[in-house]
Amino acid sequence: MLTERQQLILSSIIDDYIRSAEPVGSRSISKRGDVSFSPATIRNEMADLEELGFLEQPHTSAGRIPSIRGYRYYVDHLMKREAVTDNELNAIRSFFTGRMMEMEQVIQHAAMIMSNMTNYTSIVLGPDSVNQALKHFQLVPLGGDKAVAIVVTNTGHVENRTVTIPPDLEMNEIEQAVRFFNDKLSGVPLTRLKSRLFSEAGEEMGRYADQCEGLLRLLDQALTPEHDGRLFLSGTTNILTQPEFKDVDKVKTLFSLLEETPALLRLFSSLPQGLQVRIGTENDHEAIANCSLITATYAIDGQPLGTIGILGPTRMDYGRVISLLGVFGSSLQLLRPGQ
Amino acid sequence: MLTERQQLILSSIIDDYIRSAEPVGSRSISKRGDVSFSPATIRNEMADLEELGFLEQPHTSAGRIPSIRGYRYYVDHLMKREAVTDNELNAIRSFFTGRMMEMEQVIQHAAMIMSNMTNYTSIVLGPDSVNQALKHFQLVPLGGDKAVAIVVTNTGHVENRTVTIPPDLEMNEIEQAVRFFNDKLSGVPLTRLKSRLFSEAGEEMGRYADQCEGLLRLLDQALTPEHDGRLFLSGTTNILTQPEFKDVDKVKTLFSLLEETPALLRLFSSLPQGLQVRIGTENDHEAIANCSLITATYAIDGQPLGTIGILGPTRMDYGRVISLLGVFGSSLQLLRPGQ
DNA sequence: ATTAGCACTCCACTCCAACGAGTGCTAACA
DNA sequence: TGTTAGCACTCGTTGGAGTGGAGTGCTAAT
Repeated sequence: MLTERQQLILSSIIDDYIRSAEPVGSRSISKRGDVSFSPATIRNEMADLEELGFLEQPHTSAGRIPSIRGYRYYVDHLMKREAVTDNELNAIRSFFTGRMMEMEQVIQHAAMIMSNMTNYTSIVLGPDSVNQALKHFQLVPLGGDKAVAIVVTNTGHVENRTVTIPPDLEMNEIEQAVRFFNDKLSGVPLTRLKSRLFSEAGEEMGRYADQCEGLLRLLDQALTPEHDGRLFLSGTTNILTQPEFKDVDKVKTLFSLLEETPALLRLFSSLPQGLQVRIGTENDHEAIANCSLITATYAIDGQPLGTIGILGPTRMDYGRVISLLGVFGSSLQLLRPGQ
Repeated sequence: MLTERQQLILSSIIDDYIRSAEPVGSRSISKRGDVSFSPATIRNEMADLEELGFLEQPHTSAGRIPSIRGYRYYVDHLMKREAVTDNELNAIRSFFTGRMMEMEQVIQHAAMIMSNMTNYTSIVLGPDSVNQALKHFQLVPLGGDKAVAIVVTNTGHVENRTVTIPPDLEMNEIEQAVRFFNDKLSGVPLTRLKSRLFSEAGEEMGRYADQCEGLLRLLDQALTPEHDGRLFLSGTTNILTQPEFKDVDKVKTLFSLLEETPALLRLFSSLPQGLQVRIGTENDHEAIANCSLITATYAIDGQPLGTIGILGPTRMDYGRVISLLGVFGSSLQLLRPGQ
């Protein structure tokens, strides 16, 4: 579709623009070592590329900047993955060779490394409950009618919440139920837990039907996931160094989005496995219409666990970020909690 | 020290400045209903107030703005606490009359309400471990040499972390130790836990000295607090609406601070009980030299538990924020988890 | 097909004058 | 003696004119 020369010129323009954040003119391209044509020739090609929708002109007599479509073509066909230096590689790996850490901490660290290395904002989505199974369940009475319900998963993740104990329940009934619960439901995926609970309970405890109701309500309450503490942000201030955010209003709309957990979760939902690049308006959220989001899912022991995303301006260094995310994904696989 | 008239004028200037964020001139003060002097007279007083250090002039021929000292005097002597409307009161209270929530959520909600109502940024510090006691301790094996250690406190707070089990320990030894641990140390304040552990253990288990070592190391590991997930921010974007932050660089230094948990914790450490107003450079951190931080400690059942802080520009609405924090503190006392 | 040359466009920057808000001072006044 | 009117002065802000420069599109020459 594009001639070799057009590809070369497009790629040069985008590379330049990523570095400088300023419209790229024909002269500066021609001065590069890898393009040996005169500015005039390049101008002709640039006009063609603009007609094809790969470039844009902020105004007559300015240079060209890439359009969304231009970035897309660049990412799909032209971009060179930037080599990751040994230093960076070691920095990433060192976090995983150290002592075992709590899952949430690993994730938080992951977010931090990535934002530091890229100078963009990183957003990490923790383990999805879909892929976790029950390891252990427990109720710790607090006194009064309150208790803490604790759910430990096979990945070492711990969920806890405070529940109210129905007044008509005896302590030993509860203990018995918890024991039963652990016996029968250990190893069941979290998502199936509730339905399995009701079916098993109906079978086994049918005879005490009326007493069970309060108990079931209690367990139901304990298993309803309360919060999604699965989202970690890091390096949000990095984005402020980008020239496209020298205007406070733009910062505000972006940060409002970052503060709104549900909106972020929606952004991350329905992402495919593996690496995904969403450029500008390809993200269906107005606030990041001039941002790009690069996401990668990560896995432990082949089980998909979460998603890590790097958010930067559309003019972000795709090659570098994609390479780093690649290393990162493979490093996380080294980690095997609970084994 | 200040004459009645000087107080009236100072207070008018500060009120005006808080509203407008612009230097206040003599004419605009004189036009207010409550000051019945001519601009000239007011100018004289303003000159005096400037000499005394309560006002500043950005440049000749601009109006006056309050100095740190001026704000301090205002807060200590002049400010009127703004009445909290019934609507606001209800909004605050409604959060506590609802169903019992997990502690962390209550705190997060608290932060959100306060930032919404004030349009400033709120920072909430969760329960301090100093004032919590052990309710229940448990180890849940994950398979391999890993286990999750769970500590439940009397306030319903749950701490958990992944630990490595020393290879020379038998399962039943551990179970026994945990039982012993719960028997002897339940009710002991978290801060004393470690020393009590070692003294009790030395006494009781002296005879198995060598086996105990691995076990003690395990418990020690489990009790070392790993993360401080006690800090919640809300409404960080609110500060962007303030005209003093129209410059991105200022936003950046402030947000860098907000992103750095340890620095924030330092800011909050060594705060006295009750309400505290820190104006501008009274906070010993450069990044908030032109911000004010109003903090209040809150308590449950008379036990001091945490701190809530409102961060805004020095030109913040002290009267309103202080009133709201007052209501807030007393509302939280209604809450009684674990009773 | 490529390139040199040239006229043209448009932004960014600087300079400057006009403006206005506010001050300090002085003299008049109650 | 305290208060106020008047006035000259200061200084930041605003808007318009002028200028330089980067970059383009077109044309004609190679």
